[in-house]
Amino acid sequence: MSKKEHELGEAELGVLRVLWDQGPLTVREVMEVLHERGRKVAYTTVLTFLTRLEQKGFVKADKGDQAYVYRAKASRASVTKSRVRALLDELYDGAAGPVVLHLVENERLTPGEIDQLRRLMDELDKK
Amino acid sequence: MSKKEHELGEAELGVLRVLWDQGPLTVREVMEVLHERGRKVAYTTVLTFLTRLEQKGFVKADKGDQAYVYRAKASRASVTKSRVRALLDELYDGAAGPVVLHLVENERLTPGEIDQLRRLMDELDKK
DNA sequence: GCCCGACTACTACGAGCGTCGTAGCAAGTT
DNA sequence: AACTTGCTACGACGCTCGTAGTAGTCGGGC
Repeated sequence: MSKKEHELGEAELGVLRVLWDQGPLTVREVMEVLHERGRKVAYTTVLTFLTRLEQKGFVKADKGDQAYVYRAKASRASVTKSRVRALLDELYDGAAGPVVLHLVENERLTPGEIDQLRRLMDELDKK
Repeated sequence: MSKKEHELGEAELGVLRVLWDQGPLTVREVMEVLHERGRKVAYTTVLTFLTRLEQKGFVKADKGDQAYVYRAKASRASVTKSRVRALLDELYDGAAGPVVLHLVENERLTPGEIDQLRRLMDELDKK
């Protein structure tokens, strides 16, 4: 009955992000990046995450020279999409308006982003 | 040592929403609303959620005539705020731009919302 | 041929969450 | 007083997540 669709834990996401940012890496390399980012996890923990991410279909592992090389399969955009959708459903039955307004009102946007936003809205008007 | 700030599970949120929408209710009433919404949970499950929500400080319980009456303490806006923030941090290190753009691009906004958005952006320009 | 240093596979464990069952209590019905 | 009907308190269970240890394997160096 109800369920899950959690799909991706927070720490798992952190690992996936490393692959998005730095491209295909080995377990050890991913661990090093995480350490640089202040996340001190054990080698085997990273391995576990990557393994789980592979089972869930978010990354792909290819046999490299010595170790497996992991590469992101799901894009940041697709994950964003499902995460945002989940949030809208959870809080507003799917309506996007309130969240957009909240964002523009409470979170800083750069002038460039504001520009882009305006352009997007002009396009929306055309339809 | 990681953290949590999860604070609120998905089903718990579903219960909190009932209180936001329908005002103060008893356990039984909350359960009935949930049933109407297609969520078939047992009475004791609802009780558990309400109890946990109270411990976490999201609702308040007052002794009513026969049963306790639960009332939301945290507002929808405040929960939205922390949820949105968590999402931004998880995916974009806190940057709001990408998500706003994604929303406007991929999720339908009503004309009224677009209008409001434009007005908001004009205000932003003033600063 | 044997040991060392990586790498992977398997197992584990505690906390949080979704879900209930059961037991105990208070008050109204016969 | 015994039953019935709600209500609340507690405990429990299976699952996911975050985190990691251990054991087993493979390619080099001596």
